[in-house]
Amino acid sequence: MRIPMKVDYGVRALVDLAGQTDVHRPVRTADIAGRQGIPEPYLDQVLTTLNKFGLITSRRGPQGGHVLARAAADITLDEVVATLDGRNPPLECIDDATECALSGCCAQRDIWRVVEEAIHAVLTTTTIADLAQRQQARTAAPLTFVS
Amino acid sequence: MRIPMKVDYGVRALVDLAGQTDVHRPVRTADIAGRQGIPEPYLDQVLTTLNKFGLITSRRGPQGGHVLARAAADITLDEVVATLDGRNPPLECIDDATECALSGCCAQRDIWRVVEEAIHAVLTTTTIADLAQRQQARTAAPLTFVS
DNA sequence: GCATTGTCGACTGGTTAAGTGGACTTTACC
DNA sequence: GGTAAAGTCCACTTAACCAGTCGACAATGC
Repeated sequence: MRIPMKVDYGVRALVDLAGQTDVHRPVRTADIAGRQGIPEPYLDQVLTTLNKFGLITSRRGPQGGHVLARAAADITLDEVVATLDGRNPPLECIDDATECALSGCCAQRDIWRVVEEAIHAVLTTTTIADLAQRQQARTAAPLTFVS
Repeated sequence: MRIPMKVDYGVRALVDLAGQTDVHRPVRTADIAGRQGIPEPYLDQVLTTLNKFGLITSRRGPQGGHVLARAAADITLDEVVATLDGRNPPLECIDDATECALSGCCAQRDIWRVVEEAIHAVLTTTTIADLAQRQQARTAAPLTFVS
């Protein structure tokens, strides 16, 4: 029931990009990694995947880096999860009925599906722009919520 | 974002026990494994854990087996997950703020927490008895939902 | 052409899902 | 009562997967 690191890192990177003052100036992997506390070589892989699936566009060479491919408000968390976690259902049998011989008469399947949909509901209604906005509010007026 | 096999198997086993006509007659590991399509030696481990944490009581020897330790309506899915999956948060930083240096000003944390709570809500309101009941309805009037 | 930066693939260590074998406990049967 | 069989319990091993590292390669700009 864990969120894969890939996903956390990916979201963090996208929020970082969305929070940039000039959204069109490419940001280097190393900068994001430094700011967000992510192991750089690993973030590398994550960003490559995000580029391949069209969430960001990357340019090599000096002055290269990564840029959001679309408006931050157009990128939902659900899409990021799907891209980085390969649209894995929480359990095989949920999408693929042939996976489990008992699917036809299995009550669990319903429950896990309900759980999945609860997650889905949160993820589809949250965009990178939402997170970036929260983030900005957070850094402007820091720590008002901690016990 | 996957549900560990342990958890799925554990829930399945508990529902199996709850569905027994005589709830006090011990059920053997092999029987549950056979009915539910679970690798027997692995189910063995899972049941041992469930016994150790008081969700079932097990008896060795001939006529031995496993029995629900409490009423099925008293066992929530959440408890089963906590027992078998060791109360892992979906991400370290959610329970343990020291885990992440940026916790103080990190917007993701909120979202993952919302996701976690959505899951939690489903799991705490569902009991083994609920599932067993669904299951029974399912087997009585089979497959009305498949395309 | 050379430095800079992203891309790609191989490698390592830890965790999870299983399988294997043996110890221990209870029951039934003689 | 003693003994064999039926069960659970427990420790080790194997295979696959995930997180993270490293080094070679390719493209871009000066």
